[in-house]
Amino acid sequence: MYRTHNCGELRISDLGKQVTLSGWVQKSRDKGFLVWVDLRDRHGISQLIFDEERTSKEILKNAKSLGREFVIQITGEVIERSSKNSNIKTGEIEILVSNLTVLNESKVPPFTIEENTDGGDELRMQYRYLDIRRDSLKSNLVLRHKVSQEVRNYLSSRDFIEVETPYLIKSTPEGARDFVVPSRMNEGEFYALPQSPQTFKQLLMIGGLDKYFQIVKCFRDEDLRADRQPEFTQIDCEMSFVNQEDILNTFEGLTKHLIKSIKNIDILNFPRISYDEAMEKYGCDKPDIRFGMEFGNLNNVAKHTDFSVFNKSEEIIGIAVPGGSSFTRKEIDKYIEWVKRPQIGASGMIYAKYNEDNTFKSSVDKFFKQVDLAKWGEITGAKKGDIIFVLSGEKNKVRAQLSALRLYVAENLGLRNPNEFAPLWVTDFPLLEWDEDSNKYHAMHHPFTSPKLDQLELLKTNPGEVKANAYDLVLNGNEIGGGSIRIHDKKIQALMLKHLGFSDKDATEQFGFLMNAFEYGAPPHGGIAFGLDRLVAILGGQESIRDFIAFPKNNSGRDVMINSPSKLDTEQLDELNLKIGS
RNA sequence: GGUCUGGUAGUUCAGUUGGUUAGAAUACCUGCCUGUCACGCAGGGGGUCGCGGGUUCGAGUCCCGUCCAGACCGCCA
Repeated sequence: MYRTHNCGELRISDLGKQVTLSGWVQKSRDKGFLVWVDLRDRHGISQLIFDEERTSKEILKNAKSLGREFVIQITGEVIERSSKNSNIKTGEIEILVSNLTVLNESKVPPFTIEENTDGGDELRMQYRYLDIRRDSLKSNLVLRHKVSQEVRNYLSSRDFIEVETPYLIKSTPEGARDFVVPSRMNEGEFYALPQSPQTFKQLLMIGGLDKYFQIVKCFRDEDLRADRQPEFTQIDCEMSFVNQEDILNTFEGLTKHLIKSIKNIDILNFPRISYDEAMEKYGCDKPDIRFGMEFGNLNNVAKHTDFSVFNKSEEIIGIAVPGGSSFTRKEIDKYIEWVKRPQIGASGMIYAKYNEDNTFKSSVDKFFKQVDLAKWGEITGAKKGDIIFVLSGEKNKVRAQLSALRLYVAENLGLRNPNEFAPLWVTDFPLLEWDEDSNKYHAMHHPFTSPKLDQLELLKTNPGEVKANAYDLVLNGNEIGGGSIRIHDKKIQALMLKHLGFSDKDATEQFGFLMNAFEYGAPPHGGIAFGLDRLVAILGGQESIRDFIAFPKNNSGRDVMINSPSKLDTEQLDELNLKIGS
């Protein structure tokens, strides 16, 4: 038997017990006459003691030669420490070792297995198995497990059933790039890995399964970000005989349940705002509403002077930054420089301080009177002591720029509290989006999303204005879920594909299986998919998902530990009938 | 595809205007230490300054190229 207890469970109440423990040597402290070894496993640390009086010479000698990360097994007696450590749960006891076995030695690890390790990202990726021994990564994976478990419990108890759908499926031109897999048995043909189980879950609804979910890997061959990996996990859900309201209520319930069960926080406020409202108030479709700084539109109050920058702008928007009137010139300049970076792309920024003495001081005092600036204050909701930051220009660009600035300022002011959770629904997304590059509409959500049924006529005349029964779940400024009511009528689906530029032939070839299924009694249905990685990261108080995935890819999509992707040898290539171009 | 930041000891980093033998902390090794728990003390080993080229009497430092890493833009139905 390797162990009678784990390294985190022994307490003062266990005094006198003979125990066997196994684990890793965290660290040893050799005082000459006695040696302490911190023994670690997943559950915690127990201190082992070896000394000249009570331990045999041979065991003491062996204890002194233990290195970091050696795997050892010991047997000994639980005794009370003469000097206790209240910082750890096992801090009142130690184990007087009578038997020591080295199960496996270890090379000196390339970084320390400690809370604040000295290892950088790349090194930790390369030795991911060592990184996982660290508390922070380990607890992230435990958190992920808990979230998955709560999702399964919640949905199962509400009559959802988990069904697996295939990974080897069919490539489609819509959406992200596919990862493809060559088929050996079907020469010259390829599978694609699913970007989402979308069509399969719809077919499950047509199959009468009624309520489905799946915690499932999805694959997209696009560039990575801190919150984007080429393979990621979705909580994929679909329901039959529901309208949008039913779905929002169901998954609002799930979200509240998760935040309650994981963080013990009750969500009392779960707003729903339309896409148009989100764009107007926050300039983006995934607003962080943990703090204010809502947009104030200054078009009507800032165009009457000789200030030409504003006069020729399509849109003039301001935000009130709390406490900002005390910003120094240098600090303000820093923000101006920030919005002028190419990534943001503003050509400049106007500001107006709302001083404690009720006066305004702006960078455009030459053009605007106090009474004008007071209107800015009113519209942006500025209070005394705030500063108003104003950007102007082309509408969509200004919104994007100010939205980025809003987050940046909030971050700097510490308003993005990772222990606060502010979910909301953003609804009524546009059905279609005009794509300049390909000169055609593409689906904002996906091609199976139902337009608002009262706008079907508009779809023929003015497709860009049609709204969809589509919704996103946003948490702390991150899109963590998105879904829609689906089309379940062949004619509407055909019309939709037509608007997306599919010929009848292409539509049949690529989505014929789904359209045929619609002809055999497809029920009204809809659903949602959550990004599990992002959800877990946010619940863990972070925005990067990498440390919530056991074995993630790096920035260029590589796994530096197993060194993939890698080349195939010619035999494999021949068998697959593939040739590598020059 | 693009913008920005970085690459110096096992590791995390510092390194001034281009100028003596490239430093610190930590890790590692040796010795000492009667209650440690970020143990302490003394000593020691450890460097192709990412790589290639250039400027210069002289390059970790300046220039060009390249590779790698990270953040972001494009992209991500």
